[in-house]
Amino acid sequence: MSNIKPIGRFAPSNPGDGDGDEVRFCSTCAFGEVCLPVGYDKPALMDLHCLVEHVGPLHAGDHIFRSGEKFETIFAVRAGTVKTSMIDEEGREQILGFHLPGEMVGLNAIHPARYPCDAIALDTVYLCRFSFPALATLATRMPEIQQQLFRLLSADIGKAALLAGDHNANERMAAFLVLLADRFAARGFSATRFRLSMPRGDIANHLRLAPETVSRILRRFQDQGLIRVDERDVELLQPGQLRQLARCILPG
Amino acid sequence: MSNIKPIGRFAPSNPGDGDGDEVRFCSTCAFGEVCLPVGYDKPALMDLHCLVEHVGPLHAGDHIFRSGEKFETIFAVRAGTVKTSMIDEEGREQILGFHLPGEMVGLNAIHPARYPCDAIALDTVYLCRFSFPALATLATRMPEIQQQLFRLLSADIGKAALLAGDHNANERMAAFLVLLADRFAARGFSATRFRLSMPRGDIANHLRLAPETVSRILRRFQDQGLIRVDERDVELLQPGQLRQLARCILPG
DNA sequence: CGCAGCGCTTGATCCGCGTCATGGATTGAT
DNA sequence: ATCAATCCATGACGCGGATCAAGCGCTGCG
Repeated sequence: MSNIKPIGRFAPSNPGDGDGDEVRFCSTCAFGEVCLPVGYDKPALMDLHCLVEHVGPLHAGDHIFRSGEKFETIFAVRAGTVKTSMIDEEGREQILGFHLPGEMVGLNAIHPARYPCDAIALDTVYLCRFSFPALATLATRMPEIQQQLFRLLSADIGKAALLAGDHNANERMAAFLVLLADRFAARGFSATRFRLSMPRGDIANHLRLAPETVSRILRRFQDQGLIRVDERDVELLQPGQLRQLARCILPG
Repeated sequence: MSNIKPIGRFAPSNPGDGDGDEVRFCSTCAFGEVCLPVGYDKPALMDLHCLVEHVGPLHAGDHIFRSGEKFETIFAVRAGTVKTSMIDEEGREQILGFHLPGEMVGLNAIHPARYPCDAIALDTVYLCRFSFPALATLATRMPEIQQQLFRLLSADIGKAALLAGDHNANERMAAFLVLLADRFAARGFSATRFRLSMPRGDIANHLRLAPETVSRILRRFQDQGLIRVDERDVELLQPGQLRQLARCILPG
């Protein structure tokens, strides 16, 4: 159903207007600390802002990129949620992760030089689009950007390893909720009340569970007073307990 | 059992002797294409060789680094096998991966700025040791190095995702053997006959299986004529069949 | 020599979670 | 209004692989 229509574009960002709405968006971005003029000389920042292109709005089901396409750009999510997933030889989907505002998409494509997965909007999505060659070139002149890229890449290795471990359904589900809460919190959203932008089936897939199991565990968590679930709205009532459940998975 | 003795050191590499045994080692390394003088100006290469320190021999059980230690260096395996593993809150080991000659260790530590895992020699190991800050600085002057680091980091994201998927024991075991074979082949070793440098329990742990299951599956593969197993020596008799079994997991 | 300890294998049993089946609630198309 | 499609929930059942248990071969040590 999802179509191949060319992705919509905002007006390309004008380097001159970088201090208006930009700041509000960028302050939550993974690149915020290098994009925003915090103790950094203005002209260099212009270079970065110049190579950013705003993309959106995309709608649920739209593809940001597709598996196999030539890699040229990485994206930062400005609003909405993006899922990345691979389709294996058997045609089964394998969801690699969900990307919230402020998080990057496409870093796993640098090596193969082709996108190894699909990136799909789960709701209305706005993105910043970076030409990776241009960014890499800029990074040689701006060590902060190089460092930030190294950190982002390295962090993604850790994230990928988190849910790869040998843990049971309860632990994985708890870890998923807690990690989600932490990521929302890091971007300035509520850490205890949020809305799941993905269907149960996608959560299940990502956690290597059956959708039925996700339903049952959410029910059990609710019965135990750990959370409150209403459709896709979740409230963490006992974040500490949840964290305790997930402690084997969560980073240090 | 494994001790905290300071790691042994080779004589620091002398920039002047970089064309003797060095070439043989380096030609199999992940950094080989940038370390070796292939179409690259000599003086710049000297810079890279200067910041490399040779480490070894380490012996089975020796730690290269430990979880929680401050991150400063990444390592390339020159000989032997290194495993990286985390110990969770419950004290259970979680093996992230095995690193063969020519592969890098420590890239997942850039972000937290501390090593998130232990790195342990499985047999007699020789390493090249790179100061990461120095390497990053050099990378700003040598775009090839920056690119190579980006590629290595990005590739590790993909590797971490490979075995994270939802696959059964047969598929994971087959994928493990095939990936191992490919990695040996990429370094110039035989792709069909090799020796497992890790115990069954470590393979099992890495694949989220019980050691008993690993034994049984290897047995079954042998009964089916796919492989021949003798202790830790493995011969792939039907690499195509194995690859077929693992096709859901393997990249591209 | 005898014994302990470890790695590995193999068989028997058990359980977590997948699968299957059913039904309700929504949504959107006709 | 009707129907199809999607998403979610919940119960019944079965299977893959963990766990338990036992035994073998090897190594190191008293």
